[in-house]
Parts: sequence; C-alpha cells; structure tokens
Amino acid sequence: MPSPVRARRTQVERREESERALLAAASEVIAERGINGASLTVIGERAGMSRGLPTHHFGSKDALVARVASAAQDRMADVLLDAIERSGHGAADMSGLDLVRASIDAYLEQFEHPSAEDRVLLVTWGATLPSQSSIEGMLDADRRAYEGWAQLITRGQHDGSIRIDVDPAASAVILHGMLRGVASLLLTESEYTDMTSVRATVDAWIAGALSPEVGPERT
Amino acid sequence: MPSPVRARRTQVERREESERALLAAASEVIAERGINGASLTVIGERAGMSRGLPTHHFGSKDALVARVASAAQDRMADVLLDAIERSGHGAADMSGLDLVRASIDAYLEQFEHPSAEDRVLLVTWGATLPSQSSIEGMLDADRRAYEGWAQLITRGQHDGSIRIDVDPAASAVILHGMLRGVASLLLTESEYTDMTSVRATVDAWIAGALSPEVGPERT
Amino acid sequence: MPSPVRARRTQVERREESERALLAAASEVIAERGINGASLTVIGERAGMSRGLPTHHFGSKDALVARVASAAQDRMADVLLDAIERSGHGAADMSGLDLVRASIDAYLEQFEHPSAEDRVLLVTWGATLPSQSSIEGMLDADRRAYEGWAQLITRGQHDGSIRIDVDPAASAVILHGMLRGVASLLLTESEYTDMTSVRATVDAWIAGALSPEVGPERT
Amino acid sequence: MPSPVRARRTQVERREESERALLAAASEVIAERGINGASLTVIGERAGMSRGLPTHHFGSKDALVARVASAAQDRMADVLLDAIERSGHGAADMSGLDLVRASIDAYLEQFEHPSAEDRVLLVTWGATLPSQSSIEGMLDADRRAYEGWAQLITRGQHDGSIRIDVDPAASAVILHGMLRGVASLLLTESEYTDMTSVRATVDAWIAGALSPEVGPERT
DNA sequence: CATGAATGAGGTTTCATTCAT
DNA sequence: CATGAATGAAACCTCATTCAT
Repeated sequence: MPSPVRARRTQVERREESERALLAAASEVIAERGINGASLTVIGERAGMSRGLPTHHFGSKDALVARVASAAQDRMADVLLDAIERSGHGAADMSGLDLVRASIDAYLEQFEHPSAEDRVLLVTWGATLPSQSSIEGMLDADRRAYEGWAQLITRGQHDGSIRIDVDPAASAVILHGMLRGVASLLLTESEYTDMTSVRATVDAWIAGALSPEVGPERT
Repeated sequence: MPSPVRARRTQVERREESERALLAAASEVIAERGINGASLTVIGERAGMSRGLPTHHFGSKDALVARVASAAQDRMADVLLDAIERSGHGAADMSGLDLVRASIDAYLEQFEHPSAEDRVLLVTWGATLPSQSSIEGMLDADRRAYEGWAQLITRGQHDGSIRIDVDPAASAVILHGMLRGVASLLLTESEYTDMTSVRATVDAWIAGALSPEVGPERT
Repeated sequence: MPSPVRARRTQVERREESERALLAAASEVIAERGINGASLTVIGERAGMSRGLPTHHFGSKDALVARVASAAQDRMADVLLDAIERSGHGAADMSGLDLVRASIDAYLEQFEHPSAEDRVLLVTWGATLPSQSSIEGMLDADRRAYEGWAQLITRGQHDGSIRIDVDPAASAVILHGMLRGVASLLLTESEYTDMTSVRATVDAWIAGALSPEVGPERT
Repeated sequence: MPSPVRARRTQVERREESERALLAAASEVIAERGINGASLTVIGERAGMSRGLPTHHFGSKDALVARVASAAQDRMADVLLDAIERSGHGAADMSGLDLVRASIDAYLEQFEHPSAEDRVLLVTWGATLPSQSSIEGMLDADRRAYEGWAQLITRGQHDGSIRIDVDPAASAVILHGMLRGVASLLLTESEYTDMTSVRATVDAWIAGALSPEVGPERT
C-alpha cells in the first residue's frame, strides 16, 4: 500500500508511468495489426490516454517502434538468461552445448503462450524483410543475436561439448533462422501443432548435429 | 467482320499481358517497400502503365497482393520441382529423404541470388505475423506447404530412407520454419554469411536428423 | 452558349478548369489570411471542390504557393505592359524616364482597388522577410524585377531622358522598394490616404530625381 | 522577516529578467522563422528556460508577438532619437528637413548590419499584409509613425526648410513606405547592393523633393 | 515563480477507390 | 480496354494551451 503522504505522483513518476503504458499499448497494437496498421491514435487510446501522447513522448512513430522492438529484444534476452539460471546450475558450470540447448528450448517454450511482446519480436522482424525497409537498430540486434550463438558454439568446441568440425558462423545462422521460423509458425499455426513434440524434436536435431559423440557425415 | 488471322492481339491477350506486367511490377515494388509501402500508383507506373490500372484489373489492392503472394508461391513450387527433375533421376525413383534434401537445397540455392519474386515470398509471409493480419489464401498455402513436407517424410519412412521414430508433423514444422528463417536471414545479412557453408550445414543437419543409420538419441 | 454537342468536358478541360479555380481560390485565401493561415482544406472548399484536390494537382502546399506567387508576378508584369501600350505611344517610342514613370504609376494605380491577386503579390513578399523563409523562385523574381528597373534607367541615360550621374543599381533598389512599401501602406491604410495625391507626389519625386534638367545636388 | 539588503534578487527583478530573456529569444526566433514558424517551445529553449515559460509570462502567443513587435518599434524610435542627438546639434536646433534626412539615414544605416530586433520589425510588418491578419497594436503604431513624418514635414514647412506646396500626408506615406521597402530589400538582397550608394541616393531624392530651392515641376 | 506532462485541434500529405471520359 | 480526375478517410506530426506539480 503506497504511503498516503504521497497521494500525488511526481512529474518523473507520471512520465515513467505514461511511457510504460504507452510501450505496453504499442506492443499490443503492433502485435495485433503490424507496424503499419498500428496508428498512434489507437496506441494512445489503448494506453488510456490522448491521441497525441505517443508523439509527445517518443518524438515520432519510428522512434516508438524502435523502442518497442528493442524492449522486446531485451525482454527475450532476460527470459533466456532466467531460464538458464533456473536450469539448476549456474551458466558458468554449463557446457556450451547445454547452454545452446537450454536457450533454444526456453525460446520455444516462450512461444507456446506468446504475449504481445513476444509476438512483437517476430512482427518487427517480419517488417524488415522488404529491401528498403529499415527499423532503427534492428539489423544490429540481429547481428548481435547471431554472434551470440556463434560464441556459444565456439565455447562448446573449447569445452569439448561440440564437435570441432562444426562451422560456428553457419551453424549460428541456422540456429537463429530456425528459431525464428519455427516460432513464427507456432504463432500462426498454433492450433495445428503439438508444441511439446516440436520442442523435443528441435532439441534432438541440435544435439545430433552438434554433439561430438556420433555425428552425421558431412555431405 | 471476320478476324484477320490475328494480325493484332486479341483482347484476351492484351489483358493477360497487362496482368503479367502488373504482377511483375507489384512483386518488385512490394519486395522493395513492403505491402503497405507499395502504392497502386507506383505499381501502375512501374509497369509502364497508368495509375488506375491495378484497381481496374484486380479490383482492389488486397486482391492484387493475394495474387502476387500466390504467384510467388507457385513459382517457388515450380523451382523445387524443376530442381528435383534436374537432379538426375525422376522424382518417382528418389527416396523420401533425398526428395527432402534436394528440395531444401534448391530452396536455399534460390535465395543466394534472390529475385524480387523470391523476396516477395518472404515479405508477404512476414506480413502475416500480426495476429489480425490476413492475406487472402496465405494461411492455406502455408498449411499445404508444410503438409507436403510431412507427406515426404512419411514416404521416406515407408521406403526406409527416414527413421521410423521421427514425428512427421513436428519435423515438417521444423523444416518449414528453418527454411524460412534461414532464407530470411540470408536476405538481410547476405554479405555476412557464407552461403555455401550454410547450405552444406543445413543438409548435414537434416541428413543426421532423419536418416536411420545412426540417429541421435531422443532426449 | 457552348455547343450542345460537347456538353461533357474532356479530361484536359476538367484539369485546366480545376487548376484555374484552385489558383484563384488560393490567391483569395492567401490574400486574406496569409500563407500560413491559408490551409489546403479551406482553399479546396473555396474552389468549390474537395479537401484533397490542391495536393492532388500541385503536389504540395509549397508548390501551390510558388505557383500562386509567380502567377501574381506575371499578372502584374502584364498590367504594366498593358498600361504602357495604352499610354498612347508604343514602348519603343518612349524615353526611359517616361517608361519608368508610366510603369510606376500603373503599379500604384493597380493598388487603388487591389484584387486578391494584387494583394497576394505583397503578402508573399512579406513572407520572405524571415531569414530562413524561402518561397520557391521568389528571390529570383525579385532580382529580375529590380534589374528591369536598372535597365530602364540605363536606357534613359542613353536616350538623354535620365541624368548621367544617377547610379542605376541604387536607384533601382529605391524604386523597387518604394513601390512595394507604398503599395503595402495603401493596402493597410487605404481609408487614410488620398491615393491620387500619393501617385502624383511619387511621380514628382521620380521626375525630380532622375530628369536631367535641374537635379538636386548630391550630398 | 527583514529583507537582507537585497542579497538575492527580488521576485520582481527575476520576473523582469526572465521577460527580457524571453523577448530577446522571441525576437531572434521570429526573425529567423517568421511568426508562425516560431514555436513557444523553441522560444523558451532559446531563452535557456523551460517550454512553458513564454505562456506563463505573456499569457498567449499573440500577446508575446505583440510585445516583441512593439519592443522592436520602440527600439527603432530610440535609435533614431539617438542618431539625431549625436548629429551635433540638439533636435530643437535642426530644421525639419534635416530632421527628416537624419532620421531616414539613421534608419537605413541600421539595416546595413541588421540585428534580430531590426529584422523583426519588418517581419512583423510583413505579417500584417494579409487583409484579415492583425497583430495587436500594429496598425496604431504604423499610423503614429507616419503621422510623425507628416509632423516633421509640416514643421519644415514652417521653418522654411521644406517647400510649401508639398502635401505632408502624401509625402509621409511615401517616406514611410520607401523606408520599409528599401530596408526590406536590403534584408533579402544585402549581398547585391551597395549600401552606401543607396543611402546617398535616398538622401538626394528626399532633399531634391522637399527642399524649396529648386524643386521639380509638378506633373 | 517555474516546469513540463498532457490534451486535442488542426495542418499537410498519402492513398485506395470511384467514376467520368 | 484504359486513363486519370476527383474524393475523402486516415495517417503522422506540430503546437498553443491547460493544469498538476
């Protein structure tokens, strides 16, 4: 229960609360209608505020979208970290392969019941596919994400949990792409797919492809 | 008045030619700017024709987009069939696994130097990710595509080229998702990735995951 | 009475008529409310047409304003030429000084009962005074106008009607500035000024300053 | 509590200082961008203060603009008075004609290197040209200014320095208009004009037109 | 006295669509 | 069959103003 002495909020609190409400509303609306379909008017109203507030706070629609996108990325990164921490051992103790598998499983698990912010992650990415389209910072985030996979793989090769003859860059592209593609399918076809089976199968593929024990022959 | 042995093109031919030009132009513009960014005016002009022609021929923008999307899907299906036919043996002689591997490799090969129509395939797909967004017939096409993969896998299980304990539905989701995700990454990050290595690695993953010889243990 | 055979207008006629109506309406509204106060909505409605038509025809408000401004300039140039032609002799027969005097008198006469287009001439000019403001082609028109005065003065010096020791450039600046300043005052203070007397006095000043007979001493 | 000998500024002083800063900032911004282009936000920030301060102090934008305009007029009046005082003799000793000539020369000299406040004088005037536009007190100031010229001329006629047959009202209009028109031209075309020559020529015109010695014949 | 968060009217512009030619 | 003129809804954005702090 908040102290009754401060029934009124300070300016800073008002601003922060508004921004939070606007970002949440923007995530919702973008997840529903896409970036173009999400008008600032609707976002403002969804946040329970006025039409002009989104521009007032973020300066432009582009800036708001960029904020929404990066918030979604940050949130997913947190989800993955949390999942790894909750997986029993600290991240420091886990092998590279286990880190990869735990991360990917957590990612897919997240999309079994995706929130607006989860969906926004894929919606904003889908909007970058036209060649001229560009969302502020999107490409960079992409590159960081897949360099993260490459580093995990390299780490796994050092600790012996991942085969030496794996190409970290190529495998990172495939992991990253597979995650997104599968998550997107889950989004649009959720009623047609058995999530648990998909997650198990993805895990098996990755284990088979990366673990050194008995790998597939390279073609 | 008797028709003079088709000295000039018939109405039907002219209409078809206009439609072809409009579809090609629409593919280009959508690939560049996305569906929303592609205005009918620009599409008409890009086709070397008038502003009002797209509406005149297709009735509405939605209808035109649907036509563009399904044309892109049809074309990709043709590419895959061609690739399989060119792969030496007829499709009837190939094992289920080989069909899967050949199809996937052809798909990725196509995206090494993607045309506007290739890109439009992914752009229209990316536009379906918002929950309310719907492009006419897109969901159906999606479902057909991934049921195709499932059938190929089942066929492979019958002819012994694919392990029995593989879940065709789940694997189909993963194959389909991986293809799209990887192709999309190639689109936006083409200069950062070694295509040949990616294709080889994808093939190795699939072979390892599906071939019966020495599969990974299921977790 | 228009021929009943062509009750319907051609596309070209429609466009031209619309443009004329829009330019006239824009002149009116700009004369009344200034450039900023003249919204495209009001201009469209004043022309008896839709809100969006001004943009449709001219592409942007800036382009429309530029058209309005240059139309006003052209019209005033025509008025001056007409006045000179009507002044009895052809322009070729008149001395430089007489041309200057006739032009200036016609200009001021025009502002005794200014039309919207006359007023627009000064309104658009007034809008160029802020240092960053710029209306397409306005500065050029300005320069052409005052170079015209300078040429007339030089011509007068050659034909003996204007004193040799007059500096054409400086006098052109003064003539041009005086015209505008006086016309502007007439616009805002019309009820307080005796136009006829002002015109006569201006003419006397100019005659006295430029005619060679008995000039004022230079200070 | 006794005031500690003004260790800190009084409220009144702070308010006056803020207002001065705001007026200076407003003059700058209006001189640059015009009245419409000058937003209260920018003016507040240019003054090194907050966004809301202009409204807080002046109540409305219109009121602020009126203050800026009248401040600019007052300042120019001071400049002219100073110039006359510095011209050697007191104003009381000078003839009407000399007062006119000195005032006008000082005005034009001021516009050789115009400050923001000088420019704002013409910018606000230019904004009064649309027929419906009205800046509080602008018309009155205008009338006062040109009645001032008329009085000077009448005084000159009494002291014999100005010809009797000059119409004071008409001449006042011309003087006032010429000043503004020429000053405005200097503003936009400063690099194309030889200021010194313009000032000398203006002075010669006026001397010739008003001085009784050998006037031009009236037409 | 001063700040700046919030509002909402109004501006320009884009664009799918209708319809006359 | 084809053109493009015209409409008007809706988008983003700017900004004066109000009001809580």
